[in-house]
Amino acid sequence: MPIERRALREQVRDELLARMRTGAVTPGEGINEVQLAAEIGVSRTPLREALIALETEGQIDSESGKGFRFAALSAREFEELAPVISALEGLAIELSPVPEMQKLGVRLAALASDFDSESAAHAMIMTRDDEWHGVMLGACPNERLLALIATVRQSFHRYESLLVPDEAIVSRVAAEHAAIARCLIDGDIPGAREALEVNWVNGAKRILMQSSSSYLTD
Amino acid sequence: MPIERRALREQVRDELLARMRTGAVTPGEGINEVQLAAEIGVSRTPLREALIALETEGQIDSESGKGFRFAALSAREFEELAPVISALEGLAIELSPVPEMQKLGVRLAALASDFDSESAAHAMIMTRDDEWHGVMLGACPNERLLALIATVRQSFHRYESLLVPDEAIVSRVAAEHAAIARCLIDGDIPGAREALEVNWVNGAKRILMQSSSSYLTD
DNA sequence: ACTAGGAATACTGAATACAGAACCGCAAGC
DNA sequence: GCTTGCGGTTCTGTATTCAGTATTCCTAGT
Repeated sequence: MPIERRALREQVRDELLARMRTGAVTPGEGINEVQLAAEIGVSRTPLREALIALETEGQIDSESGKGFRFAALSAREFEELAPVISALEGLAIELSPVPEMQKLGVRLAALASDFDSESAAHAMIMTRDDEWHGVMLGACPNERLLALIATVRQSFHRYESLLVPDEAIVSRVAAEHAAIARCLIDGDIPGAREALEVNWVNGAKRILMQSSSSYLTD
Repeated sequence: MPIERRALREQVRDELLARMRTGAVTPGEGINEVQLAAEIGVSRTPLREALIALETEGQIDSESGKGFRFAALSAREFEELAPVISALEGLAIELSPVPEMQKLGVRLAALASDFDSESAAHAMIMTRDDEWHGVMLGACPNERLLALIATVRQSFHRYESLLVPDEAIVSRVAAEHAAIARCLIDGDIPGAREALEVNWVNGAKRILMQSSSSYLTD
């Protein structure tokens, strides 16, 4: 078996992302490097390297002389992210060969109905949604685009994880997924893109509506 | 005057980008940290921090145990970047209020004709093009999108800087800029988006065609 | 002569140590 | 009473040091 040998900073990065997603840290909170490093069980160096990586991804802010802080959640940014992901994933669809997409469409439809029948916990929703979009992007040959999508999606996920208040959304997401899958099967790329856009923008709106008094700043 | 106090890693990052753009380093070249740190005049730590930041931006690769290396230039990636930028900037236009864009359109048209009349050196082309796109994005309220565009543009610029072989392209770029500006003035957003896409994709193709035996790998 | 093995070297990755800047509190002066 | 200057403390930002690992070169054996 290929034993995993990843750089420490990568593991720290994942740990930080996990903490941000689970709400173990409060958005906007300042970071004490020695303390956090001790908690995680590494020294300051790999922690700082992970922080810097996350900073360039937009998940963490820093100010010279004041150190790092977990990025605050703003309704504004959340709304900004939706059209960006939508556009990027739409482009990914457009760049994918149509026959491939039609094949994938079948799998996507199946996944969408699975999704529907499931009484889903929060974590499960996220995992399923990830899986679904992962399949959808499977035929896109543009590596760079996929990398971009991954990072933007991660930012978006943080909001979802912390704000999504109930499971009522599942059926609706499933419906939207099904719609997209249907378009893809038919080879109707513009239709799929439109459905995708609706999916994302509606998703963001929905979440914002339902977000009870929370971490949101503006 | 507000005296500049930037983190050292930011300055190092800029220096590295400058070296990559001017061709002072060869793409794909491995990086000796102590040597490079000495050259730049800082210690290894801020250099590594800059390297990690650039790595998450996709400008530098790293492999555990083998250290960092300047990202290789591939025709494939270059072609991949064009539609991404095109989609992102197109989205930015769409998100900008139409009246604002019409106002900006006038300035853009003026800049485009300036561009045309100028016998431009390479550096000047880049600066002008940057300026032009900067103005075009001036009315977009989506901060996150703008940040994304900036990083992707930087990747693209590296290719342009190293591959653009002659100045014949100027007039053509100017023509395309003018076309976009015209659409914007008319409030014809779809037209502008299409012109933009043509601008980017043609730009990439053009550069690739003319790139004499160079750093490109695949 | 060519290959395999091992030692030496060089470089990365991580930890620690140090210097310097930014906040907090308190006291003194206006 | 409010402001302003000073001192201490805490934390960041940078340098230095250490350990672990990959690579290379040399030697010995087939």
